[in-house]
Amino acid sequence: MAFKGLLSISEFSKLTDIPRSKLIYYDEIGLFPAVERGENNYRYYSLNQIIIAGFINDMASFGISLKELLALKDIRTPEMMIGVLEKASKEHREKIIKLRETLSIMGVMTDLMKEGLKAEGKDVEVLEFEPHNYIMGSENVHQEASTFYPAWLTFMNSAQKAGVNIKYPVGGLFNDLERFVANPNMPSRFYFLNPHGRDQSVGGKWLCGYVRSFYGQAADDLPQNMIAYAKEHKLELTGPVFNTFLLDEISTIDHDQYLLRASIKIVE
Amino acid sequence: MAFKGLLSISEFSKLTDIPRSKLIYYDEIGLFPAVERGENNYRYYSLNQIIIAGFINDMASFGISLKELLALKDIRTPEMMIGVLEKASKEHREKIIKLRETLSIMGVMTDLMKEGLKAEGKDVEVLEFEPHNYIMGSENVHQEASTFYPAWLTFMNSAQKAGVNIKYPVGGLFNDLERFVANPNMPSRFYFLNPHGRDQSVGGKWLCGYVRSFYGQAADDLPQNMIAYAKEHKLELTGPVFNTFLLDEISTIDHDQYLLRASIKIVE
DNA sequence: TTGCTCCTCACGTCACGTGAGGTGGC
DNA sequence: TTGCTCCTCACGTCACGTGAGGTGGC
Repeated sequence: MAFKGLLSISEFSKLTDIPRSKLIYYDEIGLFPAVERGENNYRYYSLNQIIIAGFINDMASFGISLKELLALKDIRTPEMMIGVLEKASKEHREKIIKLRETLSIMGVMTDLMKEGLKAEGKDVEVLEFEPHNYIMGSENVHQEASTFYPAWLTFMNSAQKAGVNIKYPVGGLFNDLERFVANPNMPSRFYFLNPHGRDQSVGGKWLCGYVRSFYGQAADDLPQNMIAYAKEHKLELTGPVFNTFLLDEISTIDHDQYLLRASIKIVE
Repeated sequence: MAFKGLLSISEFSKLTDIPRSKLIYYDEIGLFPAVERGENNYRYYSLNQIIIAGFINDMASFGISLKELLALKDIRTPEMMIGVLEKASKEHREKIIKLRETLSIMGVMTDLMKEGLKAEGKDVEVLEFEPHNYIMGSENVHQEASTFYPAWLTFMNSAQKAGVNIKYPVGGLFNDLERFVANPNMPSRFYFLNPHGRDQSVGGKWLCGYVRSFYGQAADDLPQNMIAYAKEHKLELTGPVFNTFLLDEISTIDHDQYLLRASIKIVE
């Protein structure tokens, strides 16, 4: 008997990188049957099955249910398959966008943590920053502590309604220095640390103060420490003030050990 | 009681776009517990849980097991999390590359099908082609029918060994016109229709002949038909000759109705 | 009382993975 | 005979989804 280009299940499994058990399962449910059974009931696959096996495996691994793929099996026409492939392509492109977004979020988180590690043990220091992008919320935090959480919720809700990705870290912004000094726990508004946002902070020298605390509970002497440092080093400060958590629930278990950084622009 | 920024499970579910049942499950296995239980045993989530919920959900949806995520829960430190995020980022980038490859394969398939639909009912015609890229196998198909499948298998095996993606459609190339005329089923070598390949065909006018057949079973009068057409229209032909299946198992159920196109460069 | 949201089991399911026990040719 | 690859059940499992039956405040 001449070699007809048939492969055993293990050979086919190795060539396509699809587990044997998966091939058996796909055969059982009729989604992708072996092209032939030997006298010993062995499964045999043909070389031209490689492409379709790869296709099915890829579609399944990217979330298309086997039921949907099974439905395709009996009604394959070029016209239908063009439609299917174009739909799948669209979903693939959306998935790439989602992956890129998550990559971007992870990048922001990693940067914050690295800055957090560098800042550990420090009190107040001057840092050189590149301009950063943000998505700003509208001004909505008032001066009483009781409005902090409702304002945050409003911020999150309206962001979601606007179709904004709310999985980026959130910070608080004080419109001016006075507000920060008056109460370092009550920012004027919230913002997302989203590098694709349109709002931008200026680059240059910033005065940074650190404190370990839970949300909305910055140590009240942080502004005084920063202002004292500025006086001592003859720095002129100007608002706005950014509050950012460098270490938060992502990287720290103990709530009270979150690391907050307040940063104020130095007039140069 | 002041509003402490706590949300019911349904509110939290809507805000984060994570199904309620998923939140309950993550709570049960201890992966992502509600921050508080009410007197009525209701689950309450805090606003700052949104980011970590998004993080866990994204990681899970991109294939990281809940067991791994659970292991992270109790040993979170900035240093560890930076490592975790950088590993996840690497995996995300690899996934993007895989998605792009599959997109590329689907694009090739769609193009072939569209050309197949256009060609339907046609016999021989002249087409204008852009240059195309391929990954060529080495010359390994001999003149006896019995060597066709072993040669194909060798081609696939060595491609896989070389780390080439073998899920792209495969075609056959005849080094020269004589070889195609002598036996249109026995190409000199195989190739992948991989648009990232380094081998390139020239653009310009090509003579295309079509026939419905199974692999390696082109109707034997295809070369004669094409040569007759060339004579009639005073076209000078030159090798190589490309055999491509425009419609195959991806789009057609009946094996004998696969649509093969042979294309030969016209000297201009 | 009616509606609404929440709760806890219990069970189902989807897409496999993992043996256990047996066959069949060199 | 030993090794090797293959087979078919049967059962396990992972990550949920889906009711069923019940609670508790306006």
